[in-house]
Amino acid sequence: MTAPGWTNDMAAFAPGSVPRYEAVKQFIRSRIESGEWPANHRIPSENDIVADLGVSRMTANRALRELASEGAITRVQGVGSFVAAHKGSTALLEVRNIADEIRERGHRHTSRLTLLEEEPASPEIGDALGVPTGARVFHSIMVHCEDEVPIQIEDRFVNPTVCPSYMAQDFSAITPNAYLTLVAPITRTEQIVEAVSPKPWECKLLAIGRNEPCLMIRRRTWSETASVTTARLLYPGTRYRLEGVSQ
Amino acid sequence: MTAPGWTNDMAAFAPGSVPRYEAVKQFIRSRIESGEWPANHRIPSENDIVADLGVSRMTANRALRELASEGAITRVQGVGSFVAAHKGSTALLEVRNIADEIRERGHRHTSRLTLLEEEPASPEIGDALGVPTGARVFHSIMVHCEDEVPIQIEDRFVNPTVCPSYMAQDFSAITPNAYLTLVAPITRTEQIVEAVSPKPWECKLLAIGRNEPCLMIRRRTWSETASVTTARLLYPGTRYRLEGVSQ
DNA sequence: GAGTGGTCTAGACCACGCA
DNA sequence: GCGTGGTCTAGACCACTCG
Repeated sequence: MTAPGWTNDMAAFAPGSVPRYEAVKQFIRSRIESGEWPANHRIPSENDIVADLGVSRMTANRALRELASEGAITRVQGVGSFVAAHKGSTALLEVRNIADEIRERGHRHTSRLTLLEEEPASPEIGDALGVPTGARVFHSIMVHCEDEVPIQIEDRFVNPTVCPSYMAQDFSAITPNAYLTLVAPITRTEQIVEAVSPKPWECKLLAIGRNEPCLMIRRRTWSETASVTTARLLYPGTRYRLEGVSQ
Repeated sequence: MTAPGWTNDMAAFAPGSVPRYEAVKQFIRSRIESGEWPANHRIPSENDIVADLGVSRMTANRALRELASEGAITRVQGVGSFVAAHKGSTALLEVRNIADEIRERGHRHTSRLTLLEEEPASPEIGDALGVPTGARVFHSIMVHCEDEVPIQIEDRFVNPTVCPSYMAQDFSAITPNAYLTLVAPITRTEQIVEAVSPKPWECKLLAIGRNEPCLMIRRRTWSETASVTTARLLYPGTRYRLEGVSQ
């Protein structure tokens, strides 16, 4: 279903140093990146590739399947394969567990529990946790330090239905994050990152000035269909940043 | 190389509704998640799976290969496959192209070019672009608006070796990001997200107050081995946030 | 019914790490 | 030399879409 002569350079597909499925992937990627095959353009079928590039169908299939899982193309059974509309230009940032992150930098992680209580859910919190307004929920506030310097305020609400044992934990031994992950494996995470001005009580806990900008991550996590916890993580802008590499 | 009897339930691996490679993946995943196979535990080899689960080696290979690409296991040629140490607890944030993002919200994207010139690289910029200090580099500053409201300052330096035609573009028609992606396909992106206080000239361009915190993304991108561009993207904290869902 | 992708097999050759 | 993963093939059956 492709115009004849869509390739006239097949040398790279002979057995050699680079795997043949990889050569096929590169061949298709280069057509997409050069603009020769624009978004939604139909890609040669597996059988076209078999015939034109001289590889087996399993090899063609692997190349297309991997391109699809990478988001470069979309495939529809019975129809064909097409250049994905979305394009690249998206990159990913990894958001990690604060305690692991500090330890991996070779520093010491300590934390201080500022509040641990059971309280009625506000409308916002009830909504975030999927419980009625006024229902009892657990609330903890901690400060995490890297080599004794405050680096994060963790203001967290927990759904007691999912984790009834939350209040009984020793959070100097295990972080709320780690404990909740043990009790209810995370299946979904929603995160929002913003720059905000800290409130006076937050400045005090973080030992920063009134006008110092902070990074705020609001995180909600689910286990299966149940909402487990919602947290506000506040970092001083001068002491913390998110880093990420995509390849 | 596995203790005999590591499975006594093979019914699920007969041809059926769920693909056999998927059944094999689930089988292994469940052993890992239950803790039966802890971190670094050796996983049955492809040949073990062929013998014990009654699938072909290609099917066993696909199951293990996909588990490896998902990060659940690690594989070493000539040695074996092992449960990955890493574990979950990391989540991802997607950082998108500003123009696409605005358009997908159904709003109008406009931009204004504030500066476009060739200048000698400072030590920092030279380092970021992989060119000597003092070498000529391209420098552009733009303001991106969503429905006429300023939402991002894009302060960008470009390596002229990789993209010599940069200065000749009409950036009201194509964003620098989109143009650079066309000219030099991105193979690597490094990003750093911080909360910062804006400088006076930035407040003016964004039409915000002096003490309003801003989200700053510093982004460097590579094409193959060449550093293409480095950019500072500055967003008013009240008008922009990064959102992401991981599943 | 023809074309598409989705899966699966049996067998093969190779590069690698280790004893 | 043996077991490991890495790749590749030729051929097969299936489910799906569309004319």
